[in-house]
This record gives sequence, structure tokens and C-alpha cells, in this order.
Amino acid sequence: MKRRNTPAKEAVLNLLSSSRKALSQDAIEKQLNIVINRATIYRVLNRFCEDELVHKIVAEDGKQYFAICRNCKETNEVLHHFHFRCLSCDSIECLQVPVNYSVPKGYKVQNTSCVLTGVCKDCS
Amino acid sequence: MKRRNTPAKEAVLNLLSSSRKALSQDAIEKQLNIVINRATIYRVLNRFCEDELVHKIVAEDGKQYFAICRNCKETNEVLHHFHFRCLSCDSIECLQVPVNYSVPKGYKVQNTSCVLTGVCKDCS
DNA sequence: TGTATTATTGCGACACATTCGCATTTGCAT
DNA sequence: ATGCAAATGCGAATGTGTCGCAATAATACA
Repeated sequence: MKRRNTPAKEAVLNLLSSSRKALSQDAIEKQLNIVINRATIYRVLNRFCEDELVHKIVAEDGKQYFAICRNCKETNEVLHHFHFRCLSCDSIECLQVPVNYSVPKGYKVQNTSCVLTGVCKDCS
Repeated sequence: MKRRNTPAKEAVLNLLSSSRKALSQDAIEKQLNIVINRATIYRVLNRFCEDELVHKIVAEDGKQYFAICRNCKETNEVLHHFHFRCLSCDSIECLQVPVNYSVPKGYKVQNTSCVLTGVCKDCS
């Protein structure tokens, strides 16, 4: 299953790279200047997630948001960082704030999903 | 809008009270020994959330899970606690582990949604 | 106890995000 | 230039959660 370069992949990756925020499929489709099918966008995004170019955040609204991985690979701490969801501008961004926790004996943590909700810097 | 006592409310609340884990509407419907309509279960749960008897957790699968509030009212810290989602037994439980974070200047946090994913005590 | 009020329920339909199957297109190695 | 497999578009399907509306039932009060 070798990956191929396509206009769709390039467009989505460029958009995510230039965005400071995590975007939903919906938002991506609207912001793209070329037309890409909805299902294709999801497939492209999911492939990016597999390749660890992008990570997925599921917010309290149950929707998936996608953000480019910036420091994810280098520092494992930043892979587990807080996300911030702004109720005012309805966006999600990655905070450079690591998630610290200690779990009771017997629990094995493989992943974290931490979203803080409130009003972001731009909106307050 | 005064609340009334009904068999549906009682059954759902009893089930959640006796469960150590957070349950989805689906799971609740299956575990109940009386038949309650899907929409009614959601309405009952949402009313419990309004009344702060129950809190809602949205997991990485985008689904809503509901757990009885045990210490939520007493200690505000425990209102913002970690949740643990077990991939093996597909359950969610509340950990007595507070969420600690510091956000950059300008951000106002109103709520937290933190789910750790992995393998729980019972399954490891 | 009987009655009126209105919260609650069941049902069907709807809204929405995400995925899937399948035929078609297209990138890439040869 | 050609063939293979990855990627796409389309439509349909899935699954979760909500809504409108008519019917039911819990509570207050005469």
C-alpha cells in the first residue's frame, strides 16, 4: 500500500499546515479552493493520521477535528497535550501544555484526549 | 417545569447508580429490564445532566457516555477529573484523579473533557 | 376521590457526521 | 507506452442524537 501524491492530499495538507487551528472536514471543504468530495477528504485525513502527519481530536460536540502534527514526533510529551475549544469562534487549537496525570495501579494508558472548553485568547 | 417521578427515570437512575462505569444510551437500553424508548432515555439522561445528578462524557468514538455524579457537587476539583476508557472492555469510568493544567494568558476555561485511553485494571 | 394541568412518553421522522461499496480515474514503476 | 494498484467520486448506508406531535400519566388542588 504505497502512498501516491495527489492534488487532494496536497491541498488538504497545505491547508492544515497553514492553519493555526484544528479543522473539521466541513471547515476544510469550505476553505479549500478546489472541490474535493467529502468522502475523499475523510479518507485523506485518515491516511494522514495513520502516517502520523496529522492528529485527530474529538471534541465535546462529538465531531472530529484534524490538526497538523508540529512537535508530535520529537517530544512524546507534546503528543499528549491539551487542546482548547473556543465556544465563541468554534475552533480548536493545540496548546503547548503537556497532560500530566497519574493513574491507579493496573491501568495502562495508551493515549490521551484532553480538551479544555471556554473562550480563547482571540475572543476574550 | 417541575420534575415528575416516572418508572423510566427511576430505572435509568438505579442502573447508573449501581454501575461503576459510564454507560451509553445503547448500553443502558440493553441493561434495563424494562423497555424504554430510545428518545426517552436520552431525554431522561439530559434532564439528569441539567439537574447535575449525572454528567456526560464524550469519548474519542464521538459517543456520549453518562455517569452518576458521586463527588461532583462537594469538591469542584473532582468535577474536573480524568476519565478512563478501556479498549478491551469498551467501558468508561471516572478516575478520582483531578485535571491539572495551566493555560496561556487570555484563555478562559469553563469546562474540561479529559479521557485517557488504554487498558483498565480489570482487563490487564 | 375526581379533575385539570402539564410533564413525560412513544413513535416516526429528521439531521448530521462518518463510512462503505463500487465503478472510474490516475499516479507511478517498469 | 502500458499495467497495476492507489485514489477518487458518487450514492447509499450506518449510527448517534434530536424533534414534533399526539397520547399518556404524575401531581396539585378542589
